[in-house]
Amino acid sequence: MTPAAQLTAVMKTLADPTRRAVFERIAAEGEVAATGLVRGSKVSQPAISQHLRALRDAGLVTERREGRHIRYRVAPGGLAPLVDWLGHYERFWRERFENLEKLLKESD
Amino acid sequence: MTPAAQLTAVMKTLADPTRRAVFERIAAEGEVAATGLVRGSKVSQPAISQHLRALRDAGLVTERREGRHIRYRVAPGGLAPLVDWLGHYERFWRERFENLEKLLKESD
DNA sequence: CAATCATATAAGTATTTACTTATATATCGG
DNA sequence: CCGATATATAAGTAAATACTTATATGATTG
Repeated sequence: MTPAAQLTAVMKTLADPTRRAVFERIAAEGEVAATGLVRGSKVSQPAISQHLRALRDAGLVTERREGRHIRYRVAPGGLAPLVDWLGHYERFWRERFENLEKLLKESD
Repeated sequence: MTPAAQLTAVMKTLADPTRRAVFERIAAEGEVAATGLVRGSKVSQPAISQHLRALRDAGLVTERREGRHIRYRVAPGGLAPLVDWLGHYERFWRERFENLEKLLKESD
């Protein structure tokens, strides 16, 4: 897959609010099984399963079977296409990013 | 519009390769009229016009009428929702970002 | 004003998408 | 092996999307 196609996949995958919420919960919890994600979600188990597949296909999460459960984690380089792309447009957000950096540091 | 909805709009808008290419050309050229974008594009003039509207609605570009032409620029804060969101997942790409930073500095 | 150039809108369409319910597969405990 | 639990797949569907052609609007020039 070409880098542009990778970026498209990542963006398309995260553009859906339901699926992005799944990603955010995985990130927040570190590692979580599909069951955990189904609970506290508005959509059905198959819907979650489909979203997880999409996230995996986009390289955004990894899975690890543990008994009956499959535990999901954020994939290390998954956001890289997005970060790299934004890097090219640094001049449009550099200032904002520096403010953000400061904020993050202050909240430590 | 809620911040999450803004982010969704930005992601959805940039997820389409054709539309993202339009954004990238505007960014590259600094300021460019719709005509210029139609030339060198695979799609029709109405398609470009629709993409420009989407980009404007997402807050990603601004327009400025100049005679018959409408010139487009990248909007200053347009990428902010994306940058801010990525900020929350800093730990997943911080290392990569530092490499990128170094690369960008070296290419100066 | 008439002709022309730049852009937008209308209307239609094929494709994609995000969901649903129903069912299949896989793993475990007794 | 059986029943229960965890996840995936199948099939169908309503809505969204990215395009097209045709036409309208807006601005400039002769």
